[in-house]
Amino acid sequence: MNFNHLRVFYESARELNFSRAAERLSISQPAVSIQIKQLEAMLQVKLFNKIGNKVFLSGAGKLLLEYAQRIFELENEAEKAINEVKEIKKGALHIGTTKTYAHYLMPNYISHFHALYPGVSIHLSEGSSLEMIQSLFNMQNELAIVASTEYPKPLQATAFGEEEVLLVASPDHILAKKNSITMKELARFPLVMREEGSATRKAVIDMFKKMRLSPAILYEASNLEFIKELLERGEGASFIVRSAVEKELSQGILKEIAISDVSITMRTNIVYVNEDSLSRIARAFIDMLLIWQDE
Amino acid sequence: MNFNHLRVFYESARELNFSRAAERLSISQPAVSIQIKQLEAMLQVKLFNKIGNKVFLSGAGKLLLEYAQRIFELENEAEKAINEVKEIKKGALHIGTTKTYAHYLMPNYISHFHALYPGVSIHLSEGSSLEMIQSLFNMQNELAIVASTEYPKPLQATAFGEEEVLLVASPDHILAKKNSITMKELARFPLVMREEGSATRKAVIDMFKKMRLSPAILYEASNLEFIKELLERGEGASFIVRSAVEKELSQGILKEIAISDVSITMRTNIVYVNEDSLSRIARAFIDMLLIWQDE
DNA sequence: ATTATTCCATAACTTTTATTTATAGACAAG
DNA sequence: CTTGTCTATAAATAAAAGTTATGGAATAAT
Repeated sequence: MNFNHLRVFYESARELNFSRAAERLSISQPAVSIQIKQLEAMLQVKLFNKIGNKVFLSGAGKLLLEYAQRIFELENEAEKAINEVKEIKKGALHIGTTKTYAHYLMPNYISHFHALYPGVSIHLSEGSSLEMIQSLFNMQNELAIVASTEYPKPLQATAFGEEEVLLVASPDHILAKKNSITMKELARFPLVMREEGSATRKAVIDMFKKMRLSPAILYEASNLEFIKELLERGEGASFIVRSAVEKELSQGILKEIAISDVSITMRTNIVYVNEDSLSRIARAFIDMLLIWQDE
Repeated sequence: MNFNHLRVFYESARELNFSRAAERLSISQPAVSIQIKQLEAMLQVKLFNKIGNKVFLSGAGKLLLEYAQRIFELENEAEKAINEVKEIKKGALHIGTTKTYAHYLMPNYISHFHALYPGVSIHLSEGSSLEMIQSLFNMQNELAIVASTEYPKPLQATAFGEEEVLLVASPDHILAKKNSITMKELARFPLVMREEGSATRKAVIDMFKKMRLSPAILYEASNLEFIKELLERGEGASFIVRSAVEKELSQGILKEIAISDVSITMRTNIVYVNEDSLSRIARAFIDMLLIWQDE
């Protein structure tokens, strides 16, 4: 069926007057006559009966009108729904992050975003940086928030905010007694380290390398909670991004040990396939991140 | 929204491959690309994301696909429904008749028609010949089955079958003793007559007039059942169409009195506004009447 | 790794479809 | 019986959809 014909039929059937239907459609009356004649020819059914000057719907016409009504209702609904997506009143955003970000960084951002766009549901998935990058390619996620700084070729990334990586330990730990410490001194103290592949670990090791040092490793663990548990018991010191230990610092459970000669930071990157193909929601999320990083 | 665009989008979204969508639509691939580009421009939303060689639906695209699905389902349903009307598998026929026909003539025809087209519902309305003719103009009825022989100008009519108008009386009535009677003799016997406006009355009176006679009237009544009641009690004789007294004749409650010099008949007419605007159902009904009249 | 193949985008051109203007004819109402 | 209101038709025009040809990017195959 030709929906152009159907739309002309629909208005004509509602008005039962071709001239007025033409006005509503902003076309000329002969256009209406022709379109309806064509539709009747296509369907091989008379849709209107004309008696004298008046137009009536035939049985088939009445039937078709019901369907036309439902079809154009759906059309309106669809346009409304699309507009809501455009205005970010509705929709979904799939973000992939690493564990640390998911736990300590994202909650704030997400609740802030939710306040701005209450109709949008955010789906957060966790995994390694590599997995999250992969998830961009198969469209499972639209954004990946990771710390690594190099990505496969077609990907694009935006840096937002800088995370301090703090040296922390129990207030009872020997290091906590010192006012500050140099990297060289630190190299003598065994550290608790994140697992291989962790961005934090990479940042720390890189910094040691840069100073032509190498750290002593007490334990290696992938679970951040577990590491904090160890530290609280006085078992060594570790580098952790500030946002992940903010609570423990303010509670006095852990203490920051100032490093006098360097400061380790990590850039957070929001990665996506292509700037141009970002949804409005994703764009809004990125915008929010960029504005919020300064606060 | 442009439904041409939507149809192209629909196939593309199902295939997630523009070239295959083009095949399904029997158009070239560039046509698909262009149509989708236009739709995206109209809606101001990206519907597809392209990553390398692969095509994915965007959030808005997924949303639109759902609506498109429902719209094209409705389209199919509509076409199916229209076809059922075309094949007279479904539909309604509104017929207007006079009381006598409705009671004695139509039941047979209608049950026969129903056997042929079980999906069609027949709506029978009763009224005077004039009212039924009126009902054609305001489209309340599509067909009128009446006996009158002249109609307002745009109407068309088909005669079908001929109804004998019989002189009947109780077997105990004086006239019933005679083997036959002439009109001239009959003019002396007071008759029970149908009301003014009745087609039967008109046929009888016309016949008397033609013979330069005028009948004696005993009673006048509009209700045929009432007239038969009177006759059965021996109160006079009356002219009644055969089909309306067939039962009483076979039961011997009433008796036909042969008229030797004339026979009164009434043509039944099926009247409609215009041959060309008749629905297939109405046409089928007329066809059935014309075939059935010979049996 | 180089080649072949798949797939979408773009441009210029053609065909098809929709629409317009002009006009006529049928009714209906004053 | 004339005037205004409708729809139908024809010829011409405008708009939309579609085509062919071609390029480039990405994947798959040799």
